[in-house]
Amino acid sequence: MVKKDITESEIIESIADMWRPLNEEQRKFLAQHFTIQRYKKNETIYCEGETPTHLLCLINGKVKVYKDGVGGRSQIIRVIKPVEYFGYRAYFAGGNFVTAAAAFEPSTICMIPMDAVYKLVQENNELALFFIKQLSIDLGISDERTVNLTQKHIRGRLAESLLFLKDSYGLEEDGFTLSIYLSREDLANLSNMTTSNAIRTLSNFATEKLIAIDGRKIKLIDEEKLKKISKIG
Amino acid sequence: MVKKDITESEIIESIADMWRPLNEEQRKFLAQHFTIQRYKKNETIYCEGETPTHLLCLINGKVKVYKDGVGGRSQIIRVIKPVEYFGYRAYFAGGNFVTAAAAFEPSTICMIPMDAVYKLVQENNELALFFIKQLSIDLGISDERTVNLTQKHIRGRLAESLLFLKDSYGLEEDGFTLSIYLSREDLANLSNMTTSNAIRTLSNFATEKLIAIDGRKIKLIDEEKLKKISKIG
DNA sequence: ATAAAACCGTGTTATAGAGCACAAAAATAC
DNA sequence: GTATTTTTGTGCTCTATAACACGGTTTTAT
Repeated sequence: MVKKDITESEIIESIADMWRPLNEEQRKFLAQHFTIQRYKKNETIYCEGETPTHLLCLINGKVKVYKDGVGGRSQIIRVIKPVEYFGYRAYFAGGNFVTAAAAFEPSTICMIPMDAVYKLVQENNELALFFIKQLSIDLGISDERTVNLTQKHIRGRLAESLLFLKDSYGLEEDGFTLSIYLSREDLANLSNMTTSNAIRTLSNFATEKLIAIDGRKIKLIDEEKLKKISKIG
Repeated sequence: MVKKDITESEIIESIADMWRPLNEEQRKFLAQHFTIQRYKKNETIYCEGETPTHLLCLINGKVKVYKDGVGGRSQIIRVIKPVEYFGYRAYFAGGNFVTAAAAFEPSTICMIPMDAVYKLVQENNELALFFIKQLSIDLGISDERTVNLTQKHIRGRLAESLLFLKDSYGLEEDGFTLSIYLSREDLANLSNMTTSNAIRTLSNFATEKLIAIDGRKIKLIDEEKLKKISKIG
């Protein structure tokens, strides 16, 4: 069911697909420069304050980008799915990471030195536009998120997170179960609330038959209602 | 004291300065395509949901980018000072505005059709990198802001806003007074709190001699203490 | 297999900050 | 110059949600 191992050629294929803008020479250049790194569940990929050196591409697995705030509370900023790029923003901004990243699940990451990427961006406009588009999308999401997290109430925020997880990682074959199994704490950190409130609100949702919970497995039953709750806040 | 009128040539100069990457031909192209628009105090520049058509460059004045959330509450996302570009994110992301923009003060804005900009970005890599850098910086700020607004307490958020305004618009000649005069409501919308709490917290700061208030004039007296309050939340 | 640690669930309490209501002052309109 | 609207300031109440405590359960380590 789950692919146990990814061959080198499959990786190159994924990347080649993403790097469609590149010409033959540039692809070769890239193929010579990337390395593969595997991360265990919960393993940290990079930390806040570190200097970015590589463009990261999630080949396989699930990753969270988060930020530790005041009083040990952590906020999940975004989540990464295969095959998405991350870890490059800080480099382009000319600073260090303001976020940290860790693996939700065992993950395989392709790493490309940022200088190599920068060189390619300089000579390939389509690639530059790829980054412009991606950054623009992420910035829009971030702006939306700021308002949602600050203004919506707990139920709205949790409903939003559940829908967000569905959009990000999809559902299992049954068409209902979220295909990511998060701890209550991660769910809380995604929704800007305490763990207890995540637990409570989640069971409320279950009582109201909006979802069904079985440990970390969450089935979305009444998605329309969840959308409504998310919308009105 | 305040420049009453800006000549056409001054505008072209400002823009030429920002568009350093461009060659002679490209500058000419640009000079043929821009238009100037003036906005009154509090006038809306663009609205959420509208389709972006122009790159906007604030020549003169002060602008807020904000988002209306649930229950009529508004959140100021970022502020623009001369000579900064804005209004282009949504175009690059391929969607409509998710924010709105309005003038804090009478403002002069240079508008360049996005198709013209896109064309230039396609043929000029340095320009593309300019946008990549700007978007990367803004995304970093937005991520920081998300956590600050959600996790810090009122005093921390307000202190942060005051420092943020100083960084954005600077101080007057006395070296203390913020050179932007905001309503308490705007201050509240910047800091994610109600107007009453902005008023209250502001007078607390004044009582504690961290600031001095005279109507909308705010003098930063003990900046170090403000920084500390902002940091610890 | 057993111990230790991490996670889940629930009840209880405490409080930061929202949500009024209302008066005074200032800005704007007429 | 007077009227009207907007902004500022203050006091009071109420509630959403954090904070804490504790017992049961599951996972992980040895």
